[in-house]
Amino acid sequence: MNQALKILDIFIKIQENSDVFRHKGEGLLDEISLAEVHCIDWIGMIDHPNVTKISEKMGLTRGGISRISKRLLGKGLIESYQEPDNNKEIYFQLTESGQSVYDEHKKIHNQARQEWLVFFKHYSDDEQAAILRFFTEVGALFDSESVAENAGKHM
Amino acid sequence: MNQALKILDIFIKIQENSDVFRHKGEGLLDEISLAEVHCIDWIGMIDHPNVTKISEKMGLTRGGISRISKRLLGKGLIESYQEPDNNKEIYFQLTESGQSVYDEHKKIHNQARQEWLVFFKHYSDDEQAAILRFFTEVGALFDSESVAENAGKHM
DNA sequence: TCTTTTTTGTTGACGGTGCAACAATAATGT
DNA sequence: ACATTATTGTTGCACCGTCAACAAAAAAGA
Repeated sequence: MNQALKILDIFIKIQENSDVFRHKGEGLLDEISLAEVHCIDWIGMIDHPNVTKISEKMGLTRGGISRISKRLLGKGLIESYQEPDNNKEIYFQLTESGQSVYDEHKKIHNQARQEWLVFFKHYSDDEQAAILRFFTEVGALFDSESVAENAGKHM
Repeated sequence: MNQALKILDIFIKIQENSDVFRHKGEGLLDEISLAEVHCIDWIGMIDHPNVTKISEKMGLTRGGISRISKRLLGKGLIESYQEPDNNKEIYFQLTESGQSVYDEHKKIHNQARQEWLVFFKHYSDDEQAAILRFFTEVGALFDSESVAENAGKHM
């Protein structure tokens, strides 16, 4: 995997959870919130997705996912099912319309990825290496949460 | 102004408005939300701050600032005043306790700035140049909002 | 001056999320 | 088998911010 792709992965991850870089104009997928689309995305990707797993992936509380999934159920984008030997865990799967949203989101996602890739291609290998180093190190800092608690407090 | 400082300014601006890089643990300044601290900060910096000016600076709606300022008034951190020849615009100023919050926030802010500066010092001039170029160009893209509406949609 | 337009700040309804308590169920220990 | 503990999903409460409608005031136009 080359540098540009690595940067891309990190950068898109940031973009997905960032206020600053959040899309401003609304897309074709109206009537559906960003959180809902992300939730659909994870439901499409996780094996036997339930509230707990989704909440871990999305970094939200179980309560939050519980509410989002209820909305998605109401909109007919997902449906729930259970395994015969387990009466506690409730899994989700995409309905046909949910799958459409999933596909469209993926399409847009890949398109954006392509555009960013073109953007990064304008940087030399050395420049890419520097940016990658930066993202990697900053990411590590925030993963360990030491900076978040020391330097990043109430900034 | 050297490269490291320029990167710092951009990066701190990103950090201030980012979910990903938001502080997780709470600080000494409890009882006050992040938005409230930022609002106090702007009230301390703007000349004749009113709801509209603050909302423009903070990138929130007037309604949002209206509510935040009401909370701050309730907490006794700011107070409002008007000019004799203008009955429409309502300005704010920090109370003594509001000024304390402002000062403490600035202190923490500068401290974080120092720590980030140390962090950036570990990068060579060339690396800093690459990172700076990156931030500058990405910033320009999102300022023009073309990418935000094309590439960044529902990512 | 009088009318129209713009600006300003507020508010109700709403969406989104965290927290914490909760009941139901499953897993574990003995 | 039984009791204890842990996990799962839901919900009431609270907070935060947006949106859109609104009234009051100021600015602009004539």
